[in-house]
Amino acid sequence: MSLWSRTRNAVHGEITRTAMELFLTRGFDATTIDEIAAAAGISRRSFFRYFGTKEDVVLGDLIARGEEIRQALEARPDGEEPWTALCNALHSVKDTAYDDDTMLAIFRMVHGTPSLRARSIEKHLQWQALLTPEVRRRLGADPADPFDVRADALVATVITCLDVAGEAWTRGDGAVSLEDLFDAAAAAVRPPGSRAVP
Amino acid sequence: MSLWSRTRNAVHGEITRTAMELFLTRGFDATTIDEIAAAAGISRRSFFRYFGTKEDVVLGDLIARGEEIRQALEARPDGEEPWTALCNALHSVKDTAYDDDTMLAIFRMVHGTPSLRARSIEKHLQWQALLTPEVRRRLGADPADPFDVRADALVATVITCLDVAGEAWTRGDGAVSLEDLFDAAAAAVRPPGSRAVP
DNA sequence: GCCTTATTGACACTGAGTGCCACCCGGGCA
DNA sequence: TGCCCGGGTGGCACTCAGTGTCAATAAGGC
Repeated sequence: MSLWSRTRNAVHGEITRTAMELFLTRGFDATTIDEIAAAAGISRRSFFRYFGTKEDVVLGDLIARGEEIRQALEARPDGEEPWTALCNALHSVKDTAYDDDTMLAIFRMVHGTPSLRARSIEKHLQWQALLTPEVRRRLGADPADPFDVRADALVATVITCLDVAGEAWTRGDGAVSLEDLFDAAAAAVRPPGSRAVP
Repeated sequence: MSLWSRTRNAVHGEITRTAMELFLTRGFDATTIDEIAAAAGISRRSFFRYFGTKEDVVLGDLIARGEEIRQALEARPDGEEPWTALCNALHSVKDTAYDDDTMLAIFRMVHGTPSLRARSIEKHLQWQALLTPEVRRRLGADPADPFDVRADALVATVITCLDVAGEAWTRGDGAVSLEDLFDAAAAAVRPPGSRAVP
């Protein structure tokens, strides 16, 4: 890793820390980019050289997380059913950057701020695009057939279950683990013992 | 209906027509609110008295559509399985305001414009909040239990299937009907013959 | 020490959205 | 007829996100 990218990462991290602290105390909408820039000791213009939007400070690493999930999915054995493989892939990825309480606060902020919520869902749509090809392959579907929606439906549903679990997690103050809630959501959609389309 | 609400509806419709024509020819982002206001013969300020955001011109009636779906769901027989009832409720609601070609263009615009896409998903989240209570009732779930995610998962998944179908519909230029694509997506998630959790 | 290159900060600008206030128009009232 | 009153309207100014431009500057190679 070059000096250039090291300093860039350092600045990136510094902005993230500073901004997240402001967000969690004052609220997301009540924090302007000028305030973040001032607190981080950079210019407003430089902020936008590190983050495309204000939302990206909070949701920036969701893209990277999507890539991790893709790799986890491809690592699942070929014999596994697509649905099971997807669930397992999602299980294998955890967020380690924050402790549980901070995580809860962030989730609440994301769910309570429309612009953040929307961006978060956009990122999830990007996950779908990332995961669908592998599921198509496992289903033996024609990669180019626009009318074979099976893979898209499976991927979108699994991610939706994760969303539902996340919302229930915040509603319940984190008393039940995100993993358990996800499993419950997945089980409700596709009852265990149900069989795939031949 | 009073004179007041009639004139208000007329202005509302006039703005919608004018704006949609601009959107579909120039593109959504390339059309400013000043241009819409000028073309509709009102002031920029008045535009915001009829629509909260630019996106609402395109997606405004999605809230009403959600209410229709809720009523359709409540009209389904009590004995019907929640999943089936949801699918049937969604089937019973159609958009009649535009012809198929215009509908396709609008879909494409929504899917191709990030801000529109995000808002559209937000509206779908509102649908979820609208439909979940009835599904909870049908499942015999405690309305206040934050950890019973079954209803949320079912509702969110059905709407996700509609989203997937919509995207496939635009990708395939509308060659296969939205209804059929929705059925295919729903079938992929919950294979026919699968049984609900007891 | 000089030249090249990339990062930065400053400034200006667009465009969405909001608050404020004066204006106008129609209805009610004396 | 003249006055008042209330709601819709337009105009203005403002905030804030996001983008383009350009000069200054600092770092690295020669």
